[in-house]
Amino acid sequence: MPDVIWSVLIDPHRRAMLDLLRERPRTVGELVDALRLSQPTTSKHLRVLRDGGFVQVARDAQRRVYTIDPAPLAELDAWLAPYRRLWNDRLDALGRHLDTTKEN
Amino acid sequence: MPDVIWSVLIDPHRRAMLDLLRERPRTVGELVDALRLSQPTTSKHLRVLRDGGFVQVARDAQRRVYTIDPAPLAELDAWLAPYRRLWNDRLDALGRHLDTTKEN
DNA sequence: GGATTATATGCCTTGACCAGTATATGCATG
DNA sequence: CATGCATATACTGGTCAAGGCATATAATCC
Repeated sequence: MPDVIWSVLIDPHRRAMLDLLRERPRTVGELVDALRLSQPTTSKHLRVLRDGGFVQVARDAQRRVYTIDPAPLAELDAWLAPYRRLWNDRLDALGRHLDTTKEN
Repeated sequence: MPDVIWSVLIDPHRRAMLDLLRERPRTVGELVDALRLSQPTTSKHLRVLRDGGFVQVARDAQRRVYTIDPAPLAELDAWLAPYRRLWNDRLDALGRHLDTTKEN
């Protein structure tokens, strides 16, 4: 699990960007408007997302259109996988308990 | 999605602690040995994990036994959920493609 | 109860990150 | 080709977190 995945995701603005890009690709200007950040700050966050492999860029004249790339998030999902049984076990036990008590 | 979840998980030592505590509960001393960290540093990381709700403590004489609490990780899993379809769609498409080509 | 073991906290320094301002780059259009 | 629009980078100041060392707290044992 590379540290860079976490260092990218720790920033709330970058997570907000991913939330927006999950819906559809957007230009830098759209993101600036949506996030109420300055344009340079937005561009810097996009740089971090790019370097981390979370987004890809396409040119459209002067505009740059950013698209989400889910690969690093899939890695995060894989990291989380072995923990998942910890709460699934609990829920299973709860479910069994409820099923059992319902029979009475 | 509270920021504290991310700020806890960004540190590699804390993630290593969670990996260890996923197997079984451990004392502070065991974690110090396993992580090759100083005892104060280890205690400080455990404080952060405690405050974030990632672990729980039980007293055993002078020892403190730490146990993992998966609740915040379940929250992380929930945050990840809407993104999951991004790579599932890709895999589904790949799967359909393979199924189709196999028929020829 | 004094020494020892196990753990927690305080203080300090260092390094990283974020946001703002200014500036640079690059495309487009009259 | 000069001007304007869209985006990227450089530089800077302020904030915060991590680790080291010293010390405090608390339980045990002789």
